[in-house]
Amino acid sequence: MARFFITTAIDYPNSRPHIGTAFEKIGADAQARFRRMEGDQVFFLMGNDENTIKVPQKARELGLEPKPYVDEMARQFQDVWRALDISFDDFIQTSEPRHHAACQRFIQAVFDAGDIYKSVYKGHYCNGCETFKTDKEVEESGGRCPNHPNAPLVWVEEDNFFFKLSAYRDRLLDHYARNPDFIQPESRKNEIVNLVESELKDVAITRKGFEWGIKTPFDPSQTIYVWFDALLNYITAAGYGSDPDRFAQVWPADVHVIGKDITRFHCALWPAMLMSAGLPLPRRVFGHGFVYRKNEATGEIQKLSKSLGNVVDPMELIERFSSEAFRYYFLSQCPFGGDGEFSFERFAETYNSGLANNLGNLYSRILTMCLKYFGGVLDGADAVDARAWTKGADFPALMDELRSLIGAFEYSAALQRIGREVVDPANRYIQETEPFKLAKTDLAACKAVLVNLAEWLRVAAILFKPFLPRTALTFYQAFNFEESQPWTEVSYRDAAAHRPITVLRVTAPTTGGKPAPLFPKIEIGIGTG
RNA sequence: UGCGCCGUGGAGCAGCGGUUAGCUCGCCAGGCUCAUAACCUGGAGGUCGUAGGUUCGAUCCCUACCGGCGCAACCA
Repeated sequence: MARFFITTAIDYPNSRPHIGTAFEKIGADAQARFRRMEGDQVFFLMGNDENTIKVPQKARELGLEPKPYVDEMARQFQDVWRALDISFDDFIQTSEPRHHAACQRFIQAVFDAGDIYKSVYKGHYCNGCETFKTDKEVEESGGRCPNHPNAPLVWVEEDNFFFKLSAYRDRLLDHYARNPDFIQPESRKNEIVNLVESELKDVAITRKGFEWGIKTPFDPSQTIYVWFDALLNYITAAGYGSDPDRFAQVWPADVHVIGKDITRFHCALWPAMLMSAGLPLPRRVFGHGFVYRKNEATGEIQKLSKSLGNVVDPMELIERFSSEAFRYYFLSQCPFGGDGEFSFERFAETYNSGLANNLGNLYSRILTMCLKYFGGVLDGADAVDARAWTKGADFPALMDELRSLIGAFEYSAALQRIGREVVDPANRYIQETEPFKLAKTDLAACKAVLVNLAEWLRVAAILFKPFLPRTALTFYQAFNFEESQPWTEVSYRDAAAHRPITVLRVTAPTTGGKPAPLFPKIEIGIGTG
């Protein structure tokens, strides 16, 4: 059984998750679920990045100690991820002891390899924030601290430890050349290669005078800089420094799923760190695009930002619609490798056309006919050709195509393909065979059509399983399909091959003899603000 | 400034050397009634940002320009 280790970026806990962070988790989740279906032993890791100077600041504002604060935030993040059915196997907080201990061990290894030296860090220091400001921040704020415009910035020089990143230039370039799939999608690769070729500088990896964070083992007056420690979550959660056997089995990661803004850390700094410590490199880094917000009133496309006040809380969408609707929108409308946009209007349109009018309605018309004409029991089902609805389409080939699209994180393309090759043909099949007329003239023929439609539900259930786990399960449980194969065992292969059942029974929940609507329509206009 | 991305019918996207330039939404006309006023069929609507170039042939390759946007070492 193949192992598959997939990670997402760990998030800063100074604010709640928004639809952009959720986009990443959903994309990774679809991959993890798909790999499990295909038989891999999946380890799906997520977590929070807690060793930042903003944490004690924020905690103090709330009158809390840092640790209870980050624990509470970690709980809130996980609540959101669970509500979205993100199937993570582990959630690491970088304030946990397992992370601290392993981090120190790692930085010591890099130190022992001779890649860490002491030098002077110079920069604009704000006494209000108690931190250095980047040149960009200072420039954009007209020479002042953006948070404390009245406090003067001081030029401070401080002794810090530096990592010899520049020494890894050639080895990094060599690695990109030998592993063309290391950075994905392709468009991000050029950017990184260019960056590494031209301006790879050594980086300061410690800071002085912070209580919160991880102490540098060879100089306890210094704290490990957040980026150096954050990246290490991927190995500390895999057992580095605590469980060598497990680590050897789990590492390297098969793919790091991250945002396009931090590809440089994952494709340059991180591999160099691992090389220095003598550890294997991750196989793939996937830099997904961003979600932008379309301003409902002006039509402007904006970055999600607190200052613009256009962030959307995932919980708001989940509670008002459903987690399935949320997942469907982002997976089908936003190409994972590229950018996408969000507006309530488009959300409602996507929901109504894709979920209510197609999937939900189809489910409803199929079950209603089975109940109405046959009392929900289709006997002798194994005697009919249940694949007439496919019109002889090459399903094994379609499965290969879908497998390859999903493997490349091209979910929107995969869903479009499923829609066109599987969902649309079912509606057409009903129109062409007219089972509602056959019910009055030829019951045997009618039953044959319904057996086909039941088979359609089984196929659709399997194909949607990585994307819409709840809907998929509902489809599968609409009939007694578990008699031929347990839900936990289905794979894409099983969507291509029919599994006859002698007596098909409707097992879906009904009220008043009718199946409950899966996706009640949204009135366009409701909550579009 | 450096690097990168994008500009295709009203809106959102696909196509990346030869296709009647596809798809979704919207619009118009028919059909059907099992279904969540859903579903099916057909139609109107595009000189594929602009100007050159390469080629037997370009939406697709090259160059320049115009317009929009992203990243540039802690805003996902």
